[in-house]
Amino acid sequence: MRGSCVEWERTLGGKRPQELERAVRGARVARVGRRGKFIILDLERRGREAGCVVVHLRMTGRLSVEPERSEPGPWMRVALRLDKGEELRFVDVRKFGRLVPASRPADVHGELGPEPLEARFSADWLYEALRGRRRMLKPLLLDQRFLAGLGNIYVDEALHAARLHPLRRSDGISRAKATLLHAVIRQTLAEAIEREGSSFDSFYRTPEGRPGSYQHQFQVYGRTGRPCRSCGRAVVRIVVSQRGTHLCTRCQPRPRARRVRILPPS
DNA sequence: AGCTACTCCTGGTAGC
DNA sequence: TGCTACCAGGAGTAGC
Repeated sequence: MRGSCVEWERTLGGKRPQELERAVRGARVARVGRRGKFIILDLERRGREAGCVVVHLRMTGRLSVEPERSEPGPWMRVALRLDKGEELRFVDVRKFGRLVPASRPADVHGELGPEPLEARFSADWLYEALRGRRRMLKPLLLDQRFLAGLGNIYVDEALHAARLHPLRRSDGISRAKATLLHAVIRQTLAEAIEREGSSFDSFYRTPEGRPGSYQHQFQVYGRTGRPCRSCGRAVVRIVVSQRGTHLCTRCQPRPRARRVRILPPS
């Protein structure tokens, strides 16, 4: 790479433009990988490892390779100048995305849970991991340290498919339910990938600019007030740990309220 | 340990 | 029509 151009410094997640410049100038991208929601560009110089650039698109971020001379548009935050007059552009309307130079990916993303589509994520692992925590299912499944890669949409869809209420506590889940949840998480993600993601507004696009089509498969997400596709009852929206959460109260019955002993006045 | 509240941002939209 | 106020989202942080 020939260098970098930073239009919005906070995209660098605390690093300075000079650090990005030093990281990429004269380096080549040896491979492009992914861990959870992070995209990882491994860099090398003269055949030797030379750190990485870690990208998180958050909601509205996009990466694309464009001719350097083309119009970057108002939302370009960072560009990495490639050979042959091209550049890798990070475009992000809402400025939540990150593009960070680092020695190792973990310096940016920290500890992450298993990949849902890899073998380490097994039904047995999920059952034991759920039992080992005492958290509500929704925030637990959104926690990237627990499981890497699920976001708000796919947690709501997976919990509906597993007929589990988002407020259910993780340590009360039966082995059968954990096995079902494991299967539907994989199925939900695999199908969403197959359909190139969910595009419910103009921001979400593939790198080629096409919208995904998984939004047409939504069972509950964004369907507040509309009938559940399984049973017909109106989908409900609640807020759980600051996240909009969609569910069917018939298909996903509320957790049994724990019995509270009322103490007599002393 | 695990919860809530707050922050970062801006385009879209609901309500007037 | 044009204005304002609020909402959506992932993840980091602070406080309890």
